[in-house]
Formats: sequence, structure tokens, C-alpha cells
Amino acid sequence: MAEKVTIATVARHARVSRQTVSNVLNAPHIVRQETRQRVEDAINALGYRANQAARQMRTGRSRLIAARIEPTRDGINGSVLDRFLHGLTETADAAGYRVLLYTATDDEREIATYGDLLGTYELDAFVLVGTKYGDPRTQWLADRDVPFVTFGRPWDALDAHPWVDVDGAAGTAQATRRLLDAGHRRIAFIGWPVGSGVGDDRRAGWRDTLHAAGVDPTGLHRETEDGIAEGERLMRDLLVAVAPSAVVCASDSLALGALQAIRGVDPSVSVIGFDDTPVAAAVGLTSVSQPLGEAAARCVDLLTGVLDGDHETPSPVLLQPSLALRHTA
Amino acid sequence: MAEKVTIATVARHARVSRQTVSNVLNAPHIVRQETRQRVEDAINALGYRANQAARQMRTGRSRLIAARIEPTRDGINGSVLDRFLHGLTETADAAGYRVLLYTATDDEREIATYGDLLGTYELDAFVLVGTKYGDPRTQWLADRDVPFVTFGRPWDALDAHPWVDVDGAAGTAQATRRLLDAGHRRIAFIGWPVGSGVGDDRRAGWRDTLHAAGVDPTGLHRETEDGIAEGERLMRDLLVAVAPSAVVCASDSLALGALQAIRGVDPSVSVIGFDDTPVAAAVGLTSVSQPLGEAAARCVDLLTGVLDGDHETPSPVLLQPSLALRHTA
DNA sequence: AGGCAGGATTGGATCGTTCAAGTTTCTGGA
DNA sequence: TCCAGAAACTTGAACGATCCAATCCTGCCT
Repeated sequence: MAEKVTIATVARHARVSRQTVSNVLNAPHIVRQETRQRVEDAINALGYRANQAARQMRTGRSRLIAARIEPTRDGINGSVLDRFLHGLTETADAAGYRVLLYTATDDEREIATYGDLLGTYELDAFVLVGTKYGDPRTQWLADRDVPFVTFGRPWDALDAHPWVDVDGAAGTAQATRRLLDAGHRRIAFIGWPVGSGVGDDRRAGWRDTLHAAGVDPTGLHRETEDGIAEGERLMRDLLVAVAPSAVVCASDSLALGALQAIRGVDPSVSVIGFDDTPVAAAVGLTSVSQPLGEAAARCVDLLTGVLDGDHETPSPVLLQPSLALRHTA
Repeated sequence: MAEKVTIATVARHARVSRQTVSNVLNAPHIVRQETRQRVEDAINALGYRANQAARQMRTGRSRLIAARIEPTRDGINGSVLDRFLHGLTETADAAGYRVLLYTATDDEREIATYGDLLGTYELDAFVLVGTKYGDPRTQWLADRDVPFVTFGRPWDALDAHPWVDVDGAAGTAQATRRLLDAGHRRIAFIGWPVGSGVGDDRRAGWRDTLHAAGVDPTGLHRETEDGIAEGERLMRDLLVAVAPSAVVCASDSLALGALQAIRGVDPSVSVIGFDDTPVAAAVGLTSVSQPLGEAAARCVDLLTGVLDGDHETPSPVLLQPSLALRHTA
């Protein structure tokens, strides 16, 4: 068994001091070209890799980013997180960071986990997926000057932190516009109860687009918790009450329910969902697609910006969704 | 800003030496009850947490487990990995380990990543999801005595390493038996091309169950790559060729395709999928459900067994799937 | 009272890296 | 040729935990 290769091994091999090797790695410009080459050759020849634990001990930085993996709630939207995490891992990797997973069942436990991760692993930053009004997590992190980014904008105007989000209103607006262009006028909306930032945003895109087109949206929308059964129930209600020719939904779950409601009653009704989940792709549901890979990449960008220098809060990023056209609209 | 709490701070506060604090943490039984209590009180009062980097430097162990997050291929089966990862994170957490993510586009790059992760982060172990015949990854890890577990059994009989798997044959057998009990006799199977361990296993469960029931399975099965379109195509073919009254599929994607094929032709045909993905739940598809949380937990069990003592290779674990009954069968 | 065994406690060394300060080498101008 | 000043490189110390070996108690026996 070959002995462990440390910075001292490399130094001896290249006939320089440890510090010079360290400089080649961390500040190449201050080392003479010729020396640098010799050190780099030694590094390659020996297969040396800087020990992260030792580096961390001195610098206090772990090059680790924490992300939460949630229990897939209804299952359908779970894959959104999945794709986001994949993008995050990929981009973080390229920037020299690694992603560490954690779970927590509620906000309180999640905050306790923050303390644990920061204390024992000295995590460099957190990525929070999903935010709500008065989120205690962002408050806690901000109070302690822990770098973090949220995927999802802060719905309380007051706290300003770096965030990346997808413009939900633009997504539903795009969906609504497409339906208008196809000649629809009675375009309904099935969304979430008033008060959730994301839900209100998505409804606004639909409402404003109808207004702009001179269509009165009154009575054309319904609210419920997320779920297939809920979507089906509300769609039946809408069919009876206002007989819409199309419907835009705040999620693929709701849209799937709506599809089941129209089947057998009036299959000509157009349906558009939100999130472009695998389920949508599977059943041919047209859906608003979020650029998750891009979102993840921008999260990493913001974080590395904060971590590697910039002291000022970077500007937030609002990405535009696109419409994945299939045969339901 | 309060200064950093180290083991020395705790020692001073509890009026003992650093070593005693360390003993309370790592070998509580050798410390007198009264002293231990005093130290624990100090730890809680100060909110002390052992610095992982420093510990790792001395012990050479990171308490980090690596898991790969794949780009969700067709999207449908992606959530299987998602749920597995969640379980892994939860169980690892309870055992004092954390999960680090990595990605790689092919085997060669994945192996390069192993070297990197081992060299810089001194990872304790790897969890590999999915294995194939002659997998170069397991070979590489085994050659270097790196602890690892695979979720998916080794299909080459030769190499023996700890693994956890779900009995696919038992799953399809259960599905087939249910269909037989319901009176079906012409039970078809849509699976993957011969040569993939998982696919052959799932087909065997169907075939053997039919044999045992005295039904000849000849001509009742079809093979293709995974995908909804492929499933639909083969189901149409089966309907024309042998007019089955039920079909068992190797995946939910294939099953979904099959469902689309029978719709309008003969909706009375029963369909059973595999993996119990969100899509199955959404469309009411009966599907074989893998105990993913349990599988993840057993993976962690095996790893901690190897890491915390046991030098002998632990015995593999084969879990039994269950049937998630919905209205397609 | 003295001695002894055994466990509990202590100080010093160590892991591999980077920081801070020191020393040598090089460069160019008088 | 000499020297100032910069550039290049070297040395010692520190990060915070654990391991090791030495010392200190404590209770018990003679």
C-alpha cells in the first residue's frame, strides 16, 4: 500500500517547500513559471489531491452546499425537486462545490438541522427550495449571516436575500394567451387558496391576460388544495356552472383531475397544467415548463458570487417559463 | 459575536481536560457518571458541536456517504431514485452520516469522480443505484477496498459485495397470481430486451407463475426498450396477435403505453405496471410497489456494519415488493 | 499508616493545510 | 561594484479534534 500523498510529498518531489506547492494551487500567479511547472508535474505524477478536511480546518470553508430533499408529497411534483437537485449538483461541481443532503419534517427541526450542519460541517451555504410568507428559515439564516439562496422569491417584501425564481404569472399568461389565440373565450382557472405567494402569482397571470383581452374573468375561477381528486371535483363544478371551453391549472395534479372530469362529458375542453412533470408528458398534457436546470445554475452563480468575494447582495433572478405543447391544448 | 466554541471551551467550562470531554463524546463509559454529567451540561450550555474537519483529520473518517443523482431519464422512473435518496438521507442521518451527491455522465467519468471524492473528501462509502452485468464501478471500488453497497444485486455471480435489492420476480409473480385469481388465463407480458438483469428477473416471475398454473406463456410476451410509445406499440401488437385479457409490464412507462393501446379497443383488459410511480397513482394504474424507504434503510445498515467494525462481508438483503391495487386490475 | 492496583485525568504530539513573517535571490540604477 | 527594492521562496505556527503515554486520585487491603 502506497503511503498517503500530502503536500509535503509533492514538495519533496518537486524540491520546493510546502508553501510553494500551496501557492501553485491557490495563487499560481506569484510562483515563477518554471517552478510552477515542476510542481504541477509532481502533482500529476503522484496523483496528489488537496485534503479538504485540512484545508477546511485552516480556512474555515468546507466547499459544501446543503440542499433539502423533501419527502415527495403527492408524488407528482416530487420530480421537480429531483431535476432541480440534479442541476444543482452538476453546476456546483463545476464551481468546485459539493451538495450535501438533509431532511427535516418541519421548520423547527429544519432550523435545528441548520445549526447542526453549520456547527459540525461548517457548511458554506444553503439552498432553500420553496418559500412562504413569513418564512422563519430565511429569517434565521439571515440573522446569522449564513449565505443562502432560495429557489422561490421572498413573498414578504421586507427581507432581501438572493433568490432565483420562475415567473409563474408569465407562465399562466402564456398559457392563457395561447388559448385566446386558439379562439377560446371562456377560459377558466383552477388554483390554490388565496394567500400562497406562488398560487396568487399564477392566478394573476391568467386574470391579467383575460382582462387585457377584454374578457371578464369573474366566476371563472376556483380554489382548492392541491390534488387530483380536488381538481376533478372543481372541474365538474365549473362545467356545470359556467361551461368553460378551456381551463388553466396551477399544477399538473389539478390539471390531471380536470382532464378526468372532462373525459366523457366534453373531451373538446382544452386543459393546460403547470410544472411539466413526467405525468404531464405521459398523458400528453400541455403544461407550463420551468427551466429547472437553468434555475439551479443561477442559484449556484449567486452563491459563488457571495462566497467568493462580492460583499453586496447580488440581484435576484427571474426566469421565464415556456409552454410544453402536447395534445390537450 | 460570540467566539467559537471548541472542545477546550467546554473543558474549561466544565473544569476538566480536553481529553475528558473527548471521552464523554467517544467513549462515555470510561468517564465517571458525575463528571460526564458536568461535561454534558457544559456542552448543552455552550451549544458545542464537535468540528468534523478536525475530527476527520485525526481519524481519517468523514462520516460522509456518496450517492449519485442521475438525470431523470424518461422522467417517470426518476421519482424512484428520488424516494430512495430521501430514505437514504433520513436513515444515514440517524446513524450519524450525511449524504453527498455527485453526478457523472458515464462509467469512466463516474470512476474518476470516485477518485476525486475519496482523495479530497475522504468519503467513507458509496451507494450505487442500479447495477449491470460486468459493472466496472463495483470492480474499481472493490479493488481499492472502498466500502460500498449497491441497490440492485450483482448480476455477475462472481463478485460478492454487500447489496440490497427488491425481488422483481416475486413482484411480477404476485401481479400474475392476482390476475390468475381474477380468472384471467391469457396474461401477456411486456418487458425489456433479454440481457438486462432486472428485466429478465421480472419476466421470470411472470413466466414461472403461469407455468405453475399450467398456462403456456409461449407467444404471450414482447420485448422493447423502455418508454410509453414502445409500450403502446407492443400492446397493439399483442391485442391483434393473441388478444390477451390482461398484461403485466416491466415498468409503469410500458404499462401506461399499454393502457393507451387498450383504450377504445377493449377497456376490459387488465394492466399492471411496475414501480408504483406517481404516474401510476395519478392514472389509477395497479402497480408493483418497491419498499424504497426500507431498501434505503437496509443500505445504510449494511454500510454502518462495514464501517463500524464488522470485517466480514454482511449478507445481502432481498426485499419483497407489494401490489398497489388500483382500478386497472 | 503505608502500599498498591486500577481507573480517571492530564499534557504533549499529531493529522495536512494555509497564514504570517522571515530569508534568499534577482533586477536595475547609480 | 554596490545597494535598494521587489520578487520568489522557506520556515514556524496555528486551526480543533484524537491518540498516546504519563501522572494523579481513590478505595482497599495488609
